[in-house]
Amino acid sequence: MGKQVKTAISPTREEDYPMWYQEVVKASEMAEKSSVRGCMVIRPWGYTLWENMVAELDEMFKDTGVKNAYFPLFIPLSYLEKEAEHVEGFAKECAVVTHHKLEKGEGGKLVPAGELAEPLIVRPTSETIIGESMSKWISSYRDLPVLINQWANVVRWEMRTRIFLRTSEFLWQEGHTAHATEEEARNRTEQMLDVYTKFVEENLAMPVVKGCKSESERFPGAVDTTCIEAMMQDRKALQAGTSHFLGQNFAKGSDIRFQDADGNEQFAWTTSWGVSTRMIGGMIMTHGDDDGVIMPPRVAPAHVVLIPIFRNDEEKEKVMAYVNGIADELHALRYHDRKVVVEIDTRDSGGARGWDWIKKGIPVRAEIGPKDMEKDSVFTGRRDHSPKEKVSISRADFISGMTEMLDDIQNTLFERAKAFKAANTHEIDDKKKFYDFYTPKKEGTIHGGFVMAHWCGSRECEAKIKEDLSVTIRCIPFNSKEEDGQCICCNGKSGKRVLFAKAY
RNA sequence: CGGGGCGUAGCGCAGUCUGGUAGCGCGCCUGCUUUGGGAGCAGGAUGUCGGGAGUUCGAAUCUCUUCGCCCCGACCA
Repeated sequence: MGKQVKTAISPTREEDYPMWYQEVVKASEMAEKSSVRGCMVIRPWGYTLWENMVAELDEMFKDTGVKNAYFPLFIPLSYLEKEAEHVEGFAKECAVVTHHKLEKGEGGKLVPAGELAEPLIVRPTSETIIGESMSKWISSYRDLPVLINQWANVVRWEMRTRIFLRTSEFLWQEGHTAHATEEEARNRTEQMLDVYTKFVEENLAMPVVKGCKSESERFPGAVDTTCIEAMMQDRKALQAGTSHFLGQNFAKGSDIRFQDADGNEQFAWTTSWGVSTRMIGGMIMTHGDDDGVIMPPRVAPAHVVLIPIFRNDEEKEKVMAYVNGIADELHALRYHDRKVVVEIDTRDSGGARGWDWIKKGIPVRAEIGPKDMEKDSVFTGRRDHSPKEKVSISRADFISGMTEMLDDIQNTLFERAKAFKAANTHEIDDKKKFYDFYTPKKEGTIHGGFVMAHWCGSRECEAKIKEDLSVTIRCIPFNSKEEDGQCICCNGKSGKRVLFAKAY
Protein backbone atom coordinates (compact mmCIF):
# COMPACT_ATOMS: atom_id res chain seq x y z
CA MET A 1 0.00 0.00 0.00
CA GLY A 2 1.26 3.44 -0.91
CA LYS A 3 1.44 6.30 1.48
CA GLN A 4 -1.81 8.22 1.82
CA VAL A 5 -1.61 11.33 -0.28
CA LYS A 6 -3.11 14.38 1.28
CA THR A 7 -5.09 16.60 -1.06
CA ALA A 8 -6.38 20.07 -0.37
CA ILE A 9 -9.83 19.18 -1.67
CA SER A 10 -11.89 16.37 -0.27
CA PRO A 11 -13.47 14.33 -1.77
CA THR A 12 -11.17 13.90 -4.75
CA ARG A 13 -12.44 13.90 -8.33
CA GLU A 14 -12.24 10.13 -8.38
CA GLU A 15 -14.18 9.71 -5.14
CA ASP A 16 -17.12 12.00 -5.90
CA TYR A 17 -16.88 14.32 -8.84
CA PRO A 18 -19.99 16.49 -8.24
CA MET A 19 -19.05 16.97 -4.59
CA TRP A 20 -15.46 17.73 -5.58
CA TYR A 21 -16.76 20.50 -7.83
CA GLN A 22 -18.81 22.07 -5.04
CA GLU A 23 -15.87 21.94 -2.65
CA VAL A 24 -13.45 23.41 -5.18
CA VAL A 25 -15.73 26.37 -5.81
CA LYS A 26 -16.18 26.94 -2.10
CA ALA A 27 -12.48 26.59 -1.26
CA SER A 28 -11.47 28.98 -4.02
CA GLU A 29 -13.74 31.70 -2.65
CA MET A 30 -14.95 32.34 -6.20
CA ALA A 31 -18.65 32.07 -5.47
CA GLU A 32 -21.18 30.69 -3.05
CA LYS A 33 -24.84 29.86 -2.91
CA SER A 34 -26.96 32.79 -1.82
CA SER A 35 -30.00 32.51 0.37
CA VAL A 36 -32.05 33.21 -2.74
CA ARG A 37 -33.13 29.96 -4.32
CA GLY A 38 -30.90 28.93 -7.20
CA CYS A 39 -28.90 32.16 -7.22
CA MET A 40 -25.23 32.66 -6.49
CA VAL A 41 -23.04 35.32 -4.95
CA ILE A 42 -19.95 35.83 -7.08
CA ARG A 43 -17.10 36.84 -4.80
CA PRO A 44 -14.22 39.09 -5.84
CA TRP A 45 -11.89 36.23 -6.85
CA GLY A 46 -14.59 34.88 -9.17
CA TYR A 47 -15.85 38.23 -10.35
CA THR A 48 -12.40 39.50 -11.28
CA LEU A 49 -12.01 36.40 -13.41
CA TRP A 50 -15.34 37.21 -15.08
CA GLU A 51 -14.26 40.81 -15.65
CA ASN A 52 -11.11 39.59 -17.38
CA MET A 53 -13.16 37.28 -19.57
CA VAL A 54 -15.59 40.07 -20.38
CA ALA A 55 -12.79 42.51 -21.28
CA GLU A 56 -11.21 40.05 -23.69
CA LEU A 57 -14.48 38.99 -25.35
CA ASP A 58 -15.77 42.54 -25.56
CA GLU A 59 -12.74 43.61 -27.51
CA MET A 60 -13.05 40.61 -29.81
CA PHE A 61 -16.69 41.44 -30.52
CA LYS A 62 -15.91 45.07 -31.21
CA ASP A 63 -13.16 44.02 -33.61
CA THR A 64 -15.87 42.43 -35.73
CA GLY A 65 -17.93 45.62 -35.81
CA VAL A 66 -20.35 44.78 -33.02
CA LYS A 67 -21.49 47.58 -30.71
CA ASN A 68 -22.84 47.30 -27.19
CA ALA A 69 -26.31 48.44 -26.14
CA TYR A 70 -28.68 47.75 -23.30
CA PHE A 71 -32.29 46.59 -23.29
CA PRO A 72 -34.87 46.24 -20.50
CA LEU A 73 -34.78 43.52 -17.90
CA PHE A 74 -38.56 43.17 -18.24
CA ILE A 75 -40.28 41.90 -21.33
CA PRO A 76 -44.02 42.22 -21.86
CA LEU A 77 -45.58 38.78 -21.85
CA SER A 78 -47.07 39.32 -25.31
CA TYR A 79 -43.60 39.73 -26.86
CA LEU A 80 -42.66 36.19 -25.97
CA GLU A 81 -45.65 34.95 -27.95
CA LYS A 82 -44.30 36.41 -31.17
CA GLU A 83 -42.31 33.32 -32.05
CA ALA A 84 -44.19 30.07 -31.53
CA GLU A 85 -41.27 27.71 -30.80
CA HIS A 86 -39.63 30.35 -28.67
CA VAL A 87 -42.62 30.44 -26.28
CA GLU A 88 -42.65 26.68 -26.15
CA GLY A 89 -38.98 26.61 -25.16
CA PHE A 90 -38.94 29.30 -22.51
CA ALA A 91 -42.46 29.64 -21.09
CA LYS A 92 -41.99 27.02 -18.38
CA GLU A 93 -38.91 28.65 -16.93
CA CYS A 94 -39.97 32.28 -16.81
CA ALA A 95 -40.08 34.44 -13.70
CA VAL A 96 -43.19 36.59 -14.02
CA VAL A 97 -43.87 40.02 -12.53
CA THR A 98 -47.57 40.53 -11.96
CA HIS A 99 -47.71 43.38 -9.43
CA HIS A 100 -46.05 46.75 -9.00
CA LYS A 101 -46.41 47.53 -5.32
CA LEU A 102 -46.65 46.08 -1.85
CA GLU A 103 -49.20 46.83 0.84
CA LYS A 104 -49.45 45.93 4.49
CA GLY A 105 -51.83 43.02 4.79
CA GLU A 106 -52.99 40.90 7.70
CA GLY A 107 -50.53 40.84 10.57
CA GLY A 108 -48.44 43.58 8.98
CA LYS A 109 -47.11 41.21 6.31
CA LEU A 110 -46.42 42.83 2.98
CA VAL A 111 -48.59 41.57 0.17
CA PRO A 112 -48.48 42.34 -3.57
CA ALA A 113 -50.98 44.94 -4.70
CA GLY A 114 -51.56 46.89 -7.89
CA GLU A 115 -51.88 44.14 -10.46
CA LEU A 116 -50.30 44.93 -13.82
CA ALA A 117 -52.55 45.11 -16.86
CA GLU A 118 -50.06 42.92 -18.72
CA PRO A 119 -47.63 40.73 -16.76
CA LEU A 120 -43.93 41.23 -17.41
CA ILE A 121 -41.45 38.41 -17.63
CA VAL A 122 -37.87 38.75 -16.47
CA ARG A 123 -35.82 38.18 -19.62
CA PRO A 124 -34.65 34.60 -20.13
CA THR A 125 -33.05 35.89 -23.37
CA SER A 126 -33.79 39.04 -25.34
CA GLU A 127 -34.54 38.13 -28.97
CA THR A 128 -38.06 39.45 -28.77
CA ILE A 129 -37.42 42.79 -27.09
CA ILE A 130 -34.34 43.52 -29.17
CA GLY A 131 -36.33 42.50 -32.24
CA GLU A 132 -38.90 45.10 -31.27
CA SER A 133 -36.20 47.80 -31.35
CA MET A 134 -34.68 46.50 -34.55
CA SER A 135 -38.03 46.71 -36.29
CA LYS A 136 -38.04 50.42 -35.52
CA TRP A 137 -34.43 51.00 -36.54
CA ILE A 138 -34.52 49.15 -39.83
CA SER A 139 -36.43 50.29 -42.87
CA SER A 140 -33.85 50.23 -45.68
CA TYR A 141 -31.14 47.80 -46.79
CA ARG A 142 -28.86 50.76 -46.03
CA ASP A 143 -29.68 50.31 -42.33
CA LEU A 144 -28.21 46.81 -42.39
CA PRO A 145 -26.45 45.05 -40.92
CA VAL A 146 -27.33 45.89 -37.33
CA LEU A 147 -24.74 44.38 -35.02
CA ILE A 148 -25.66 44.59 -31.33
CA ASN A 149 -24.39 42.99 -28.16
CA GLN A 150 -25.54 43.38 -24.60
CA TRP A 151 -23.87 42.32 -21.37
CA ALA A 152 -26.66 41.42 -19.01
CA ASN A 153 -28.15 39.15 -16.42
CA VAL A 154 -30.94 36.79 -17.39
CA VAL A 155 -33.25 34.56 -15.39
CA ARG A 156 -34.29 31.01 -16.17
CA TRP A 157 -36.27 29.31 -13.44
CA GLU A 158 -34.47 25.98 -13.59
CA MET A 159 -35.60 23.00 -11.54
CA ARG A 160 -32.12 22.07 -10.41
CA THR A 161 -29.26 24.47 -10.10
CA ARG A 162 -25.48 24.13 -9.81
CA ILE A 163 -23.20 27.02 -9.10
CA PHE A 164 -21.84 28.60 -12.32
CA LEU A 165 -23.17 25.72 -14.44
CA ARG A 166 -26.85 26.34 -14.03
CA THR A 167 -28.18 29.10 -11.80
CA SER A 168 -31.58 30.76 -11.88
CA GLU A 169 -29.93 34.09 -12.59
CA PHE A 170 -26.72 34.20 -14.58
CA LEU A 171 -24.49 36.74 -16.28
CA TRP A 172 -23.89 36.57 -19.99
CA GLN A 173 -23.62 38.45 -23.21
CA GLU A 174 -26.14 38.09 -25.97
CA GLY A 175 -25.33 39.25 -29.45
CA HIS A 176 -28.14 40.02 -31.87
CA THR A 177 -27.62 40.87 -35.50
CA ALA A 178 -29.85 41.55 -38.48
CA HIS A 179 -28.79 41.20 -42.09
CA ALA A 180 -30.08 41.76 -45.61
CA THR A 181 -29.23 38.29 -46.87
CA GLU A 182 -29.26 34.73 -45.64
CA GLU A 183 -25.63 34.27 -46.60
CA GLU A 184 -24.48 37.27 -44.60
CA ALA A 185 -26.41 36.09 -41.53
CA ARG A 186 -25.01 32.58 -41.85
CA ASN A 187 -21.51 34.00 -42.13
CA ARG A 188 -22.05 36.05 -38.98
CA THR A 189 -23.28 32.96 -37.13
CA GLU A 190 -20.09 31.17 -38.07
CA GLN A 191 -17.87 34.17 -37.42
CA MET A 192 -19.10 34.52 -33.84
CA LEU A 193 -18.70 30.80 -33.16
CA ASP A 194 -15.12 31.23 -34.33
CA VAL A 195 -14.69 34.12 -31.91
CA TYR A 196 -15.94 31.92 -29.09
CA THR A 197 -13.65 29.08 -30.12
CA LYS A 198 -10.65 31.37 -30.19
CA PHE A 199 -11.53 32.89 -26.84
CA VAL A 200 -12.21 29.61 -25.07
CA GLU A 201 -9.17 27.81 -26.47
CA GLU A 202 -6.66 30.63 -26.16
CA ASN A 203 -7.84 32.24 -22.94
CA LEU A 204 -9.54 29.50 -20.97
CA ALA A 205 -7.23 26.82 -22.42
CA MET A 206 -10.24 24.60 -23.08
CA PRO A 207 -10.21 22.61 -26.31
CA VAL A 208 -13.63 22.45 -27.95
CA VAL A 209 -15.49 20.65 -30.68
CA LYS A 210 -17.28 22.98 -33.07
CA GLY A 211 -20.45 21.83 -34.67
CA CYS A 212 -24.11 22.06 -35.38
CA LYS A 213 -26.92 20.94 -33.07
CA SER A 214 -29.39 18.28 -34.12
CA GLU A 215 -32.97 19.43 -34.62
CA SER A 216 -34.08 18.38 -31.15
CA GLU A 217 -31.24 20.21 -29.38
CA ARG A 218 -31.72 23.44 -31.30
CA PHE A 219 -32.42 26.81 -29.68
CA PRO A 220 -36.19 27.39 -29.63
CA GLY A 221 -37.02 29.32 -32.77
CA ALA A 222 -33.64 28.92 -34.50
CA VAL A 223 -33.13 27.49 -37.99
CA ASP A 224 -29.65 26.32 -37.05
CA THR A 225 -27.83 26.25 -33.74
CA THR A 226 -24.07 25.95 -33.78
CA CYS A 227 -22.08 25.35 -30.62
CA ILE A 228 -18.76 24.58 -29.03
CA GLU A 229 -18.61 21.56 -26.75
CA ALA A 230 -15.87 20.99 -24.18
CA MET A 231 -14.99 17.85 -22.22
CA MET A 232 -14.97 18.00 -18.42
CA GLN A 233 -12.77 15.72 -16.35
CA ASP A 234 -15.69 13.42 -15.61
CA ARG A 235 -15.76 13.05 -19.41
CA LYS A 236 -19.12 14.73 -19.73
CA ALA A 237 -19.72 17.42 -22.32
CA LEU A 238 -20.36 21.05 -21.49
CA GLN A 239 -21.78 23.43 -24.05
CA ALA A 240 -19.48 26.42 -23.72
CA GLY A 241 -21.07 28.73 -26.24
CA THR A 242 -23.75 28.88 -28.92
CA SER A 243 -24.36 30.86 -32.07
CA HIS A 244 -27.75 30.68 -33.75
CA PHE A 245 -28.87 31.32 -37.29
CA LEU A 246 -32.46 32.41 -36.79
CA GLY A 247 -33.45 32.66 -40.45
CA GLN A 248 -36.41 35.01 -40.81
CA ASN A 249 -38.37 33.47 -37.92
CA PHE A 250 -37.80 36.24 -35.43
CA ALA A 251 -37.86 38.94 -38.10
CA LYS A 252 -41.35 37.77 -38.98
CA GLY A 253 -42.39 37.65 -35.34
CA SER A 254 -40.99 41.10 -34.56
CA ASP A 255 -41.76 42.56 -37.97
CA ILE A 256 -38.19 43.44 -38.93
CA ARG A 257 -38.62 44.47 -42.57
CA PHE A 258 -36.61 46.52 -45.02
CA GLN A 259 -36.74 47.66 -48.60
CA ASP A 260 -33.97 46.23 -50.76
CA ALA A 261 -32.17 48.08 -53.57
CA ASP A 262 -34.88 47.02 -55.99
CA GLY A 263 -37.59 48.51 -53.83
CA ASN A 264 -38.94 45.14 -52.67
CA GLU A 265 -39.93 44.69 -49.08
CA GLN A 266 -38.14 41.82 -47.31
CA PHE A 267 -37.80 40.34 -43.88
CA ALA A 268 -34.34 40.61 -42.35
CA TRP A 269 -32.20 37.58 -41.52
CA THR A 270 -31.14 37.50 -37.87
CA THR A 271 -28.62 35.76 -35.62
CA SER A 272 -28.07 35.53 -31.90
CA TRP A 273 -25.11 34.20 -29.93
CA GLY A 274 -24.12 33.96 -26.30
CA VAL A 275 -21.70 32.80 -23.66
CA SER A 276 -22.26 32.95 -19.93
CA THR A 277 -20.77 32.55 -16.47
CA ARG A 278 -21.19 28.86 -17.19
CA MET A 279 -17.79 29.03 -18.90
CA ILE A 280 -16.30 29.54 -15.45
CA GLY A 281 -17.73 26.22 -14.31
CA GLY A 282 -16.32 24.65 -17.45
CA MET A 283 -12.91 26.12 -16.80
CA ILE A 284 -12.90 24.78 -13.25
CA MET A 285 -13.91 21.29 -14.37
CA THR A 286 -11.42 21.28 -17.23
CA HIS A 287 -8.31 22.25 -15.28
CA GLY A 288 -9.01 21.83 -11.58
CA ASP A 289 -7.24 19.09 -9.65
CA ASP A 290 -7.55 17.53 -6.19
CA ASP A 291 -5.93 20.64 -4.70
CA GLY A 292 -8.49 23.01 -6.20
CA VAL A 293 -8.93 25.46 -9.04
CA ILE A 294 -6.20 26.06 -11.61
CA MET A 295 -6.55 29.47 -13.25
CA PRO A 296 -5.30 29.83 -16.82
CA PRO A 297 -2.88 32.78 -16.63
CA ARG A 298 -4.53 34.64 -19.52
CA VAL A 299 -7.68 35.25 -17.47
CA ALA A 300 -6.44 34.69 -13.90
CA PRO A 301 -7.65 37.31 -11.39
CA ALA A 302 -4.02 37.57 -10.27
CA HIS A 303 -0.87 35.97 -11.66
CA VAL A 304 1.56 35.80 -8.77
CA VAL A 305 1.35 35.68 -5.01
CA LEU A 306 4.34 36.68 -2.93
CA ILE A 307 4.44 35.10 0.52
CA PRO A 308 6.87 36.89 2.83
CA ILE A 309 8.46 34.86 5.62
CA PHE A 310 10.01 36.44 8.70
CA ARG A 311 10.59 35.81 12.41
CA ASN A 312 10.47 39.26 13.92
CA ASP A 313 9.75 42.89 13.19
CA GLU A 314 13.28 43.66 12.10
CA GLU A 315 13.24 40.78 9.64
CA LYS A 316 9.76 41.69 8.52
CA GLU A 317 10.85 45.16 7.58
CA LYS A 318 13.74 43.89 5.47
CA VAL A 319 11.75 41.11 3.82
CA MET A 320 8.84 43.42 3.05
CA ALA A 321 11.10 45.96 1.40
CA TYR A 322 12.57 43.20 -0.76
CA VAL A 323 9.12 41.77 -1.55
CA ASN A 324 7.63 45.15 -2.40
CA GLY A 325 10.52 45.79 -4.77
CA ILE A 326 9.83 42.54 -6.61
CA ALA A 327 6.10 43.28 -6.69
CA ASP A 328 6.73 46.68 -8.27
CA GLU A 329 8.93 45.23 -10.98
CA LEU A 330 6.45 42.45 -11.73
CA HIS A 331 3.59 44.89 -11.83
CA ALA A 332 5.38 46.95 -14.45
CA LEU A 333 5.47 43.93 -16.80
CA ARG A 334 2.84 43.37 -19.46
CA TYR A 335 1.34 39.95 -20.05
CA HIS A 336 -0.90 39.81 -23.14
CA ASP A 337 -1.91 43.47 -22.83
CA ARG A 338 -2.59 43.19 -19.12
CA LYS A 339 -0.54 44.19 -16.16
CA VAL A 340 0.98 41.32 -14.27
CA VAL A 341 -1.21 41.26 -11.17
CA VAL A 342 0.59 40.55 -7.92
CA GLU A 343 -0.85 39.64 -4.54
CA ILE A 344 1.21 39.95 -1.37
CA ASP A 345 -0.04 37.75 1.45
CA THR A 346 1.11 39.23 4.73
CA ARG A 347 -1.22 37.21 6.92
CA ASP A 348 0.27 35.88 10.10
CA SER A 349 0.37 32.15 9.55
CA GLY A 350 2.60 29.35 8.42
CA GLY A 351 1.94 27.10 5.47
CA ALA A 352 -1.78 27.79 5.37
CA ARG A 353 -1.16 30.81 3.21
CA GLY A 354 0.41 28.72 0.48
CA TRP A 355 -2.45 26.25 0.46
CA ASP A 356 -5.07 28.99 0.28
CA TRP A 357 -3.54 30.28 -2.94
CA ILE A 358 -3.21 26.79 -4.34
CA LYS A 359 -6.93 26.30 -3.79
CA LYS A 360 -7.61 29.62 -5.49
CA GLY A 361 -5.56 28.45 -8.45
CA ILE A 362 -3.15 31.37 -8.74
CA PRO A 363 -0.61 30.44 -11.46
CA VAL A 364 2.62 31.28 -9.59
CA ARG A 365 3.54 31.33 -5.90
CA ALA A 366 6.76 32.62 -4.41
CA GLU A 367 7.89 32.28 -0.81
CA ILE A 368 10.39 34.91 0.11
CA GLY A 369 12.33 34.96 3.37
CA PRO A 370 15.73 35.93 4.77
CA LYS A 371 17.45 32.90 3.19
CA ASP A 372 16.24 33.92 -0.26
CA MET A 373 17.28 37.50 0.28
CA GLU A 374 20.83 36.38 1.07
CA LYS A 375 21.00 34.58 -2.27
CA ASP A 376 18.95 37.27 -4.03
CA SER A 377 16.49 34.60 -5.05
CA VAL A 378 12.89 33.47 -4.58
CA PHE A 379 11.39 30.07 -3.81
CA THR A 380 8.71 29.41 -6.41
CA GLY A 381 5.94 26.96 -7.18
CA ARG A 382 3.74 26.70 -10.26
CA ARG A 383 0.09 25.74 -10.04
CA ASP A 384 0.38 23.36 -12.99
CA HIS A 385 3.00 21.39 -11.06
CA SER A 386 2.64 19.46 -7.79
CA PRO A 387 2.44 21.62 -4.65
CA LYS A 388 5.56 19.82 -3.41
CA GLU A 389 7.60 20.87 -6.41
CA LYS A 390 9.20 24.16 -5.48
CA VAL A 391 12.42 25.60 -6.79
CA SER A 392 14.75 28.41 -5.88
CA ILE A 393 15.46 30.77 -8.74
CA SER A 394 17.29 34.05 -8.88
CA ARG A 395 15.29 37.19 -8.44
CA ALA A 396 16.38 38.51 -11.82
CA ASP A 397 15.37 35.32 -13.65
CA PHE A 398 12.08 35.19 -11.76
CA ILE A 399 11.14 38.64 -13.00
CA SER A 400 12.55 38.45 -16.51
CA GLY A 401 11.10 34.97 -17.04
CA MET A 402 7.69 35.71 -15.58
CA THR A 403 5.65 36.24 -18.75
CA GLU A 404 7.31 33.26 -20.36
CA MET A 405 6.48 31.11 -17.36
CA LEU A 406 2.86 32.27 -17.46
CA ASP A 407 2.64 31.37 -21.14
CA ASP A 408 4.21 28.03 -20.39
CA ILE A 409 1.56 27.32 -17.75
CA GLN A 410 -1.16 28.40 -20.16
CA ASN A 411 0.21 26.03 -22.80
CA THR A 412 0.59 23.16 -20.38
CA LEU A 413 -3.04 23.49 -19.34
CA PHE A 414 -4.23 23.56 -22.94
CA GLU A 415 -2.07 20.63 -24.01
CA ARG A 416 -3.09 18.62 -20.98
CA ALA A 417 -6.77 19.24 -21.68
CA LYS A 418 -6.33 18.40 -25.37
CA ALA A 419 -4.62 15.13 -24.48
CA PHE A 420 -7.38 14.26 -22.02
CA LYS A 421 -10.07 14.96 -24.58
CA ALA A 422 -8.26 12.95 -27.24
CA ALA A 423 -7.72 10.02 -24.88
CA ASN A 424 -11.42 9.93 -24.04
CA THR A 425 -12.84 10.35 -27.52
CA HIS A 426 -13.54 7.14 -29.41
CA GLU A 427 -15.01 5.99 -32.67
CA ILE A 428 -17.54 3.23 -32.02
CA ASP A 429 -19.45 1.34 -34.70
CA ASP A 430 -20.97 -1.52 -32.70
CA LYS A 431 -24.23 -0.92 -30.84
CA LYS A 432 -23.37 -3.23 -27.94
CA LYS A 433 -19.97 -1.62 -27.50
CA PHE A 434 -21.66 1.77 -27.56
CA TYR A 435 -24.12 0.73 -24.84
CA ASP A 436 -21.35 -0.89 -22.75
CA PHE A 437 -19.25 2.23 -23.08
CA TYR A 438 -21.96 4.32 -21.43
CA THR A 439 -22.87 1.80 -18.75
CA PRO A 440 -20.84 2.22 -15.55
CA LYS A 441 -19.15 -0.94 -14.29
CA LYS A 442 -19.63 0.31 -10.76
CA GLU A 443 -22.26 2.75 -9.59
CA GLY A 444 -21.02 6.31 -9.31
CA THR A 445 -17.70 5.84 -11.06
CA ILE A 446 -16.46 8.17 -13.75
CA HIS A 447 -16.95 6.48 -17.10
CA GLY A 448 -17.84 7.11 -20.72
CA GLY A 449 -16.55 10.00 -22.76
CA PHE A 450 -17.04 11.37 -26.25
CA VAL A 451 -18.06 8.92 -28.92
CA MET A 452 -17.97 9.67 -32.61
CA ALA A 453 -20.56 7.37 -34.11
CA HIS A 454 -22.78 7.16 -37.13
CA TRP A 455 -26.34 8.41 -36.96
CA CYS A 456 -29.07 8.11 -39.55
CA GLY A 457 -30.42 11.56 -38.76
CA SER A 458 -33.73 10.45 -37.28
CA ARG A 459 -35.27 11.96 -34.20
CA GLU A 460 -36.38 8.50 -33.10
CA CYS A 461 -32.86 7.05 -32.87
CA GLU A 462 -31.65 10.14 -31.04
CA ALA A 463 -34.54 9.88 -28.57
CA LYS A 464 -34.02 6.15 -28.06
CA ILE A 465 -30.38 6.61 -27.10
CA LYS A 466 -31.25 9.47 -24.78
CA GLU A 467 -33.95 7.35 -23.19
CA ASP A 468 -31.70 4.30 -22.76
CA LEU A 469 -28.42 5.92 -21.75
CA SER A 470 -29.01 9.65 -21.04
CA VAL A 471 -26.55 10.20 -23.84
CA THR A 472 -27.30 12.88 -26.41
CA ILE A 473 -25.92 14.13 -29.68
CA ARG A 474 -23.84 17.08 -28.56
CA CYS A 475 -23.20 18.24 -32.10
CA ILE A 476 -22.55 17.28 -35.65
CA PRO A 477 -18.92 18.40 -35.79
CA PHE A 478 -17.96 20.62 -38.72
CA ASN A 479 -14.79 18.62 -39.19
CA SER A 480 -16.61 15.28 -39.30
CA LYS A 481 -15.64 13.92 -42.68
CA GLU A 482 -17.98 12.34 -45.20
CA GLU A 483 -17.88 8.57 -44.88
CA ASP A 484 -20.40 5.78 -45.37
CA GLY A 485 -21.57 4.06 -42.23
CA GLN A 486 -24.48 2.57 -40.38
CA CYS A 487 -26.50 4.30 -37.65
CA ILE A 488 -25.34 3.16 -34.22
CA CYS A 489 -28.98 2.72 -33.21
CA CYS A 490 -30.94 1.39 -36.21
CA ASN A 491 -28.20 0.43 -38.71
CA GLY A 492 -29.71 2.86 -41.19
CA LYS A 493 -27.56 4.71 -43.70
CA SER A 494 -25.33 7.48 -42.40
CA GLY A 495 -23.00 9.85 -44.21
CA LYS A 496 -20.94 11.07 -41.26
CA ARG A 497 -20.18 10.58 -37.59
CA VAL A 498 -21.71 12.77 -34.90
CA LEU A 499 -20.55 13.50 -31.36
CA PHE A 500 -22.32 11.63 -28.58
CA ALA A 501 -21.82 12.30 -24.85
CA LYS A 502 -23.50 12.72 -21.54
CA ALA A 503 -23.97 16.42 -21.01
CA TYR A 504 -24.23 19.02 -18.28
C1' C B 1 -44.63 18.02 -10.29
C1' G B 2 -43.33 12.64 -8.44
C1' G B 3 -39.81 9.82 -4.83
C1' G B 4 -36.23 10.36 -0.63
C1' G B 5 -33.75 13.38 3.11
C1' C B 6 -32.56 17.61 6.21
C1' G B 7 -33.55 22.34 9.21
C1' U B 8 -29.55 22.90 16.45
C1' A B 9 -23.54 28.93 16.96
C1' G B 10 -20.45 31.81 10.96
C1' C B 11 -19.59 26.56 8.73
C1' G B 12 -19.92 21.10 9.47
C1' C B 13 -22.41 18.09 12.86
C1' A B 14 -23.97 15.25 17.74
C1' G B 15 -28.07 15.32 21.01
C1' U B 16 -34.38 13.52 19.32
C1' C B 17 -35.75 6.72 19.74
C1' U B 18 -36.11 6.82 26.05
C1' G B 19 -38.76 14.85 27.67
C1' G B 20 -35.19 17.55 32.81
C1' U B 21 -33.65 23.64 30.08
C1' A B 22 -27.40 23.33 24.87
C1' G B 23 -22.81 20.32 23.20
C1' C B 24 -18.44 18.87 19.77
C1' G B 25 -14.99 20.12 15.67
C1' C B 26 -13.51 24.01 12.57
C1' G B 27 -13.75 29.21 12.24
C1' C B 28 -13.87 33.96 15.06
C1' C B 29 -11.82 37.45 19.24
C1' U B 30 -7.60 38.50 23.10
C1' G B 31 -2.65 37.49 24.77
C1' C B 32 2.04 35.16 24.45
C1' U B 33 5.16 32.02 21.70
C1' U B 34 5.56 30.91 16.49
C1' U B 35 6.28 31.34 10.86
C1' G B 36 10.89 27.81 4.79
C1' G B 37 4.75 22.22 3.90
C1' G B 38 -1.90 23.31 6.33
C1' A B 39 1.28 26.56 14.01
C1' G B 40 1.03 25.83 19.62
C1' C B 41 -0.74 27.08 24.42
C1' A B 42 -4.06 29.84 27.55
C1' G B 43 -8.41 32.59 27.91
C1' G B 44 -13.09 34.34 25.51
C1' A B 45 -17.66 35.56 22.51
C1' U B 46 -21.71 33.61 19.67
C1' G B 47 -27.98 29.91 19.77
C1' U B 48 -35.45 33.07 19.75
C1' C B 49 -32.77 24.30 18.50
C1' G B 50 -36.81 26.97 10.87
C1' G B 51 -42.06 29.22 12.30
C1' G B 52 -46.88 28.47 14.75
C1' A B 53 -50.17 25.68 17.82
C1' G B 54 -50.82 21.65 21.28
C1' U B 55 -49.59 17.74 25.28
C1' U B 56 -46.75 18.34 29.95
C1' C B 57 -44.73 20.76 36.25
C1' G B 58 -41.08 20.90 32.26
C1' A B 59 -40.25 20.23 24.95
C1' A B 60 -34.46 20.63 20.49
C1' U B 61 -36.74 15.85 21.99
C1' C B 62 -43.75 13.83 21.82
C1' U B 63 -48.38 15.43 18.56
C1' C B 64 -50.51 18.50 14.78
C1' U B 65 -49.63 22.24 11.29
C1' U B 66 -46.81 25.39 8.28
C1' C B 67 -42.34 27.27 5.81
C1' G B 68 -37.60 26.60 3.74
C1' C B 69 -33.57 23.89 1.73
C1' C B 70 -30.86 19.63 -0.36
C1' C B 71 -30.55 14.98 -3.23
C1' C B 72 -32.71 11.61 -7.31
C1' G B 73 -36.03 11.99 -11.97
C1' A B 74 -38.50 15.12 -16.21
C1' C B 75 -36.51 20.46 -18.36
C1' C B 76 -32.22 23.37 -19.42
C1' A B 77 -26.75 28.12 -21.38
